[in-house]
Amino acid sequence: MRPTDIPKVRALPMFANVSGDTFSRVTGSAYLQRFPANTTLLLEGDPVDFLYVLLEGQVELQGTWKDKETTLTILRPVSTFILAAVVLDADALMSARTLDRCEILMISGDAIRQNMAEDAVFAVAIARELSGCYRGLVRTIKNQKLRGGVEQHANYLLTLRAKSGGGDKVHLPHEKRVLAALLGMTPENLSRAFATLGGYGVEVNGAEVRLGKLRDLERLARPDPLIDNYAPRAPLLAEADAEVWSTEHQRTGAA
Amino acid sequence: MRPTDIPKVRALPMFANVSGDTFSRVTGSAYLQRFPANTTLLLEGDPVDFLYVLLEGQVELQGTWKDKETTLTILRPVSTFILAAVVLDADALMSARTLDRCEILMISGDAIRQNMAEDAVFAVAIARELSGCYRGLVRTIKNQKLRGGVEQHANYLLTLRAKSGGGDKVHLPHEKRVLAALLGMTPENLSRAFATLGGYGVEVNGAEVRLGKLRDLERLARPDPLIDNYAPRAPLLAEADAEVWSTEHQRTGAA
DNA sequence: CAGTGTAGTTGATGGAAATCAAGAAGTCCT
DNA sequence: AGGACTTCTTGATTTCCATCAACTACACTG
Repeated sequence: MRPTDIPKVRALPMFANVSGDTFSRVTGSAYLQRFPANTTLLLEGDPVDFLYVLLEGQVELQGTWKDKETTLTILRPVSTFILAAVVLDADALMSARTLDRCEILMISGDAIRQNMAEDAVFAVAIARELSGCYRGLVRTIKNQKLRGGVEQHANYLLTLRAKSGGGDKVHLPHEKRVLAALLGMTPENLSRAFATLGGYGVEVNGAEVRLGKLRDLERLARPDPLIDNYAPRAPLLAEADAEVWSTEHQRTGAA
Repeated sequence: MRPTDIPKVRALPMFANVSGDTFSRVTGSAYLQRFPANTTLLLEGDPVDFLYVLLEGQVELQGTWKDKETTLTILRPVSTFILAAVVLDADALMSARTLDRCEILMISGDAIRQNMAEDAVFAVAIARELSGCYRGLVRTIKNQKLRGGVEQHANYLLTLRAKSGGGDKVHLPHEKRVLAALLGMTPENLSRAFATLGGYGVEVNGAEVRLGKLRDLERLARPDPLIDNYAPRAPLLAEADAEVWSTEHQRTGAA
């Protein structure tokens, strides 16, 4: 199957309203690649030649400094990443690593930049995508700086609930140690955070979590539309807005 | 003087390579406005009708949650802000407040969006600007999550030095309490951080700081091009990349 | 000039989270 | 089934930072 034939690619917000011509030119030289788990796709500081589109699996974006490491976000399909670096033809500020086996479409950065210059519709779509990514990061920073660990975690669970349609059961999409990294805490403290939330009706059983006293949990978490993105199907905390696009997929972008 | 006649506006990266026609259409209905100090220009959650261009004074972008407040960045001329919200025609995620008396150019959001759709060159320039803003936030998050208070502060001083051309004296551009907020700490702890840095040759005298033992300070700070933006004249930590634009001004953007 | 207010510093204390250490439960392998 | 490995949890300790409180220096004001 050629990349241009993959419907989820065509359905990406960055191709919304874009002509078939431009779409083919952009994706014409793209190729689909499979990666095993724990593969580094891109190291921070590397030049970026491709826009990555995650079609299957999970990818972690991380930054390091002085042998410390932090997880910026975890992507799930369908998401694009390192768009900003592609647009500027700059070096990556974050590393990208597969968590699972992944299926990834790689689109030539040159093709992106060239077609932006020639097609205003496409350029606008990219600008909107970037705006969403930017706002996702603003949310992340507010979440980080304004909330304590337990509050962040409570909001994470509520966001997860909202995205899965709103029952009282929620399924954790990552291992707990990965989740801890995502929330910016140690696995130990995530464990303790779960324990604390027990007092608010949260019952954990492996990856299955029941939110027993929603009201109590919400009073603790105080979810805020200007921090938490309850928009339809956006994958995670650090994700792009889905405010504008009501199309059918998840979104992201980075570096 | 009409907005279109202000050279610093025309020199903004978002107008680089843009035709005079588009430039006039975008800025034609813009107007210049003066604000006193401590004026809230925009409250988080508000719809955003204008792109703001800061020509004089300082503006703080902040976020709040549950009567806590955090400073996301402090802007200095010439900077644009809330570009992302304008592009998406969305509500602001941060509040904007003047710190000084300010002179601000307000450009119609509609005009921006419409001209993006009609002029690919302009749309590309906006996309590049957004990419720079995005990368600025990535840097901010890495700085936040990977470094402790003293390390952040040391790097702040070094960045300041680099931007002022590199002598051993540095002038703090903000009051210390504002600086503390910017670095995400309390004024008390900034004071203590300065005291600690005394051991690394840092001598403070009001707003004047001497970096006596650069080598020592650098060994502590470990500046990193993937976090700190030493690029020419970019104003502050949280600022956009200046990697691509070598034109003559400072850059920013937000929300 | 006294009087008020704000910025900045310094010290003492408390709380949140990282770290260190150990143990429990589960998975994969042969 | 046994053994090695990993994840997750729990407890004890340390580190970092916020908070509270007191005090200094300086500017502005009547």
